[in-house]
Amino acid sequence: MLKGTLQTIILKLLEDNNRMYGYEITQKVKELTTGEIMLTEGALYPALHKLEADGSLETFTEVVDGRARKYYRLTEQGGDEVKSKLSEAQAFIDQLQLLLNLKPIVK
Amino acid sequence: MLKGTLQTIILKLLEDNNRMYGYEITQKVKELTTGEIMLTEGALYPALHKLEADGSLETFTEVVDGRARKYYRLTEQGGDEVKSKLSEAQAFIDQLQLLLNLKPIVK
DNA sequence: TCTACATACATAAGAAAATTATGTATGTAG
DNA sequence: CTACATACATAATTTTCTTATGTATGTAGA
Repeated sequence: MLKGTLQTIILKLLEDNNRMYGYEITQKVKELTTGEIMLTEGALYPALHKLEADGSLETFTEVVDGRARKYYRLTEQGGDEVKSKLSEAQAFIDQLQLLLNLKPIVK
Repeated sequence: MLKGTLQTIILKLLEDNNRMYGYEITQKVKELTTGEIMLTEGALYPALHKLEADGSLETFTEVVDGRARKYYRLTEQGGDEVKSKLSEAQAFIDQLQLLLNLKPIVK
């Protein structure tokens, strides 16, 4: 029901960190959630590609220690996108909390 | 990413309300979330059928004002299922909040 | 040296879940 | 008699995620 959660997480991390590469994102999420949320590559990379195709992210490649890293950075449009996705996610989470914490209805 | 949210909402409502029928569930969710979450029939009915097939819900039909209502009620297994789904959802929401509320990292 | 594991990217096949579009049928209000 | 609300249901499509692969390099240990 909460669509685009992965995209929202990616955008938020890039808002806070300026530039990150895919593998780094998986490790950061794993670290921040103490292993409770593990991003799979099969979900992450297509999501990154889509965000780039949509114009929210831009990329540049650097070779570090002989391995290529594809860095992602927010575009200006991406900056707007984060704000809108974050408030959307918050609104949904708030409503969900409301529904799931319901007290029994006493008749 | 949060799979089974709709099922969790349904199960929680039935835990609080003992018995409900499909249309009633859509109206209750709409009312509680002031229209922010609207369940579509195409999602709701298949979800109810699946929960029944899984043994979490049982049904009985009543005719009210000439219209048939198919009521759903939690089974004992469904009662266990609610608890487990609720704590799973809460854990996920907590981690998501953590990720989405991150402060910028000052370097 | 060879093996295992971590780093780093990517795609394809399939499953799961939702949206959108229909369809049936009855009651009520104008 | 028309429109809208009530009440259920399914089919087609789309979206999103999981699982399974595949390539390639660096590092640590046996």
